[in-house]
Amino acid sequence: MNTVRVRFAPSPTGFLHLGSARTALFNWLYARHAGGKFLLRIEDTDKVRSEKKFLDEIFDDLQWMGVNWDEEPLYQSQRFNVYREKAEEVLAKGRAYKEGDAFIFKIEKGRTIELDDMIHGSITVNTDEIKDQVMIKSDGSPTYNFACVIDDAYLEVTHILRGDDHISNTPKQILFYEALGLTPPKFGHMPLILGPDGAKLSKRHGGVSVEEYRNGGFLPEALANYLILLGWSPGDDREILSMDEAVSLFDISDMSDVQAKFDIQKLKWLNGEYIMKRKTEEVLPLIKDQLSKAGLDIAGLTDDYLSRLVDLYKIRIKTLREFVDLADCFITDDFTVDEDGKRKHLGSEENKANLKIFADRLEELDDFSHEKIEEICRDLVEEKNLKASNIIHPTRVAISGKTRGAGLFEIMELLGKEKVLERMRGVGR
RNA sequence: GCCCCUGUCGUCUAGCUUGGUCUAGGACAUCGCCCUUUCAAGGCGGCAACACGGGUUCAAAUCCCGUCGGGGGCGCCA
Repeated sequence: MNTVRVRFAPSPTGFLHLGSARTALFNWLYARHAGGKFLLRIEDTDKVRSEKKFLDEIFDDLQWMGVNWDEEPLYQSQRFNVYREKAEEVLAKGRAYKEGDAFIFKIEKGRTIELDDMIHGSITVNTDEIKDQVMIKSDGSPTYNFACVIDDAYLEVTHILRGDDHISNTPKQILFYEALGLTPPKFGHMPLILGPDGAKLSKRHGGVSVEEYRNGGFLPEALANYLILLGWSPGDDREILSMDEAVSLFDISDMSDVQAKFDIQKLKWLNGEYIMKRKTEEVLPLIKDQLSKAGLDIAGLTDDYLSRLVDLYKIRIKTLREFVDLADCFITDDFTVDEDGKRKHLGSEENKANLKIFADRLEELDDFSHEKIEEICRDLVEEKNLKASNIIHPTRVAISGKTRGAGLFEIMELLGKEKVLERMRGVGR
């Protein structure tokens, strides 16, 4: 009977913003928790600014995050005649007037509109604060508030969860419901996400679209988890939650009524946790994607080789993109080099000499396994009365260009004898 | 300017509804130690908050008022 029906109503005039993604996520959680329906409505009344490519990407991003919808999306651009009919209806009731071709709704002064917000509790507004509202513009298109009410009623939406920036729209919409003889749904206004500096989250804070995070090597479950955590918590100390867990634990009364700042550090931490947990074979295609995006040629490399590489590095990266910076030495000879590290570990003749001796000994080695390599290294250290780090650091920089990364002997084994010796010997030249 | 929402560690938050169990808990970040060939991971520990001022009360982070601060809105944008 009283099935919960919620909707997400994007406007295809730009990429999916993180804030919108969060709105979608919470609506979706609300619907799924209640066993209700999650609907999509496309607010494409602005025919000039709406673009197909934005719409396609919004659909794609939602699905990527695991947000699926139940019925065919409703397109406002196809319902102009309905809006007009309704406007005529309001006009006939004497609740509106015309100004040129525009239909304008009369706001009755001196009334107090009270709404019982699911997140904020009671909010009251005096209608003296509200100006008469355009329903249909001179060009025949409906205004946002008018179309919104008609469509939410048409879709039988029971709960509207949207951003705080809509609070001032709500009393206007309630008046429209009233004039149309409709019962308003329940409203819940959730606080907006702010940038780290407390201002509205915008481009200058880095990424603001889901797309940017996708491309930047974030996992959908990490982004969704983070966004859900921004403004909601299950009440206990759990932070890493699967979508399924979030669905079962979600309760709108646990939602915060305070604006929250976006913290990329915590997102990265979560992302790292999820990358670590993912199976190697799941991460592999994503890594391949990142490598080719970075312009690295992986055509000559086997999946087995790349899998072993992923195994070595997936526990130490926060984003998939970081993999490229850390492991390029396995893909190309033209890898990036940490110049400071190089100076530090390969600056002295002594270290270069040690490196050469190590290389000579490795030359003899047929079984180029990390165990054997380490054995040779340890023996050498003992024999020459050196510290292991005197050999290890110079070698690491010589063959990988980095001062950090996976265990040296494992790096050497995977890279193979030929490459290792070539790079070790290349240092002196 | 007017209206609305809002104020617990640097950040996200638990606690606030039903005042005492809060010398305020967790997480990220940060710092230190352990582990260790580096970086991560892991373990241990440190730093760090109830915006301020008045009430109410035996007792307030929790209730009330004010101040200040932050955000949003005031479009024939959505």
